[in-house]
Amino acid sequence: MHLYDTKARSVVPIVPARAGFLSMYACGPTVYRDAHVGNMRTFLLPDLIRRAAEAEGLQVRLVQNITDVGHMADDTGLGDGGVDEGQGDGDDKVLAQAAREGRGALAVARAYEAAFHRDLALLNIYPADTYPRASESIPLMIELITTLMESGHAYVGGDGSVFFDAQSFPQYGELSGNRLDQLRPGHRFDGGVDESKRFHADWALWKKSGPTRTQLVWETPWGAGFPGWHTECSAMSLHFLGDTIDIHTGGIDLRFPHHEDERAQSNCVTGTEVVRHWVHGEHLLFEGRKMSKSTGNVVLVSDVTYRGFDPLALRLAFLQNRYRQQLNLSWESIAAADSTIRRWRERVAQWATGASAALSAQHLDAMKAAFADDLDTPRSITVMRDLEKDPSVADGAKLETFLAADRLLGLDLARDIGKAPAVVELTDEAAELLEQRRIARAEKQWARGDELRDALAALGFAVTDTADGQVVAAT
RNA sequence: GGUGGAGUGACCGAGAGGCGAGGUAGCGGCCUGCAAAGCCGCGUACACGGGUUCAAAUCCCGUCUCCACCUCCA
Repeated sequence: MHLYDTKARSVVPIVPARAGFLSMYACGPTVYRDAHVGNMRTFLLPDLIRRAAEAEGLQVRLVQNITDVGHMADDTGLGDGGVDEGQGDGDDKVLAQAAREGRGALAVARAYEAAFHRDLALLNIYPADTYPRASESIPLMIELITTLMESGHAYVGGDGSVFFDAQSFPQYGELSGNRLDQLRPGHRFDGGVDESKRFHADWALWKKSGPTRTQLVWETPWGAGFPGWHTECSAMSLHFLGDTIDIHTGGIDLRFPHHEDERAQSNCVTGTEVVRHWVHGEHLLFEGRKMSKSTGNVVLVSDVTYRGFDPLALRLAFLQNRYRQQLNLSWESIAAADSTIRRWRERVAQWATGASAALSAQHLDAMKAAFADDLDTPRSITVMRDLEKDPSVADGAKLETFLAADRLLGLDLARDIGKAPAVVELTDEAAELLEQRRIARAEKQWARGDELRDALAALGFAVTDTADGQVVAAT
């Protein structure tokens, strides 16, 4: 398998450190709201890598964190609850949402975490092996920070928070291409370099909390406080996967500063290059624009199902684009994917009724090769479309090939096999209209039949005519 | 100012010197009483200006535009 390695800036072969095993850490959600379809695209990335790796016989161990504390809406280190400010609790995303919802922070976090797992399941994304929560990994973080303090990579700043000394890690910037001397100090807030830091690019490993913060606070050797966002990923990834991690995934926006900082922390703690390959997924646009609350185009998985689309249509729409290219999603492209996936399931079910045959190794090999080639999923879809139409391949062979390919694609293509036509619960009124229509059609009273079809449609029943008579579906 | 990416037909998108990807929508046809579904067919596209070449969407030079990151973001 080959993947695009962000630090190497090229497609590189993926050779696990331990033969036969692939260890992977995926940056997970901050559980303060429902995940939108853009998040889902990012969460699909480790799933695709896992499937490609398993197709090559590797055993995969995936850890994905749940951020339920420490992810600040304002991560500058300003206004985050310095001891004398008496405010700042609202800056933590989870706490801010808890305040809006009027309930406890952990209750909010657990609710959105559960929603996250539901959304993953809807997209056929395999669960990770472990989902460590930041709030339950505080001792790991304290240990990590202690080590960094002892080795001189961290210091207590003017406000009592603990900062990482960016300049103590000479390789800082290799991942993102941002060099320390090119970073704009106080970029977001005019002149807003936090004076409690020694250097503007230093970041908080641990933040001292103010007196008003009553939730998500822990005692430490440096006083009461809460972890910085980057701290958790280093602590949890090192704890659960060890000093060598084959692949670390995340959205492209995390490349800097989150992953740059995480790399600095982890490498300074271990003295080695912990993550062997960083893999980042591009963002998607929705109808040409970045998804954002202000644009009003944030789309959730539930919005997709609400419109009657199969959530796996979303997965197919993602697969039709390369993971590291911006994808312009639209209702039209979701609809297109939805019709393809439905047709494929119908075909698969139909092929399953015929004579069996060995799968087409040629097509399956092409599929696997596409996945192994830096997750060239668009090409893999093309292979499937070609196979679908290839008159030289027997239906039974198409069936077997589609089923085998679906282990990579995850589109639930076997869903309709052997499925009886959906039984629709007719109301008495609808049953009566249907019977009248049957009689009208038998008597070739077409106008009357069309009227009845319209009447049934108004009741929510779609009637189509087949050689075997009327077929009803609920709409 | 630094960094990374992209411009292909109505829309989404592969491809990467000659041989019109594919899908969706649309249109025409077959089928159907009419629809629906399905099938067959149609659409001559590669940001712009130069250049190289027998041949450029693809290579070279230049220009323009868009998107993302540079301490909120998946």
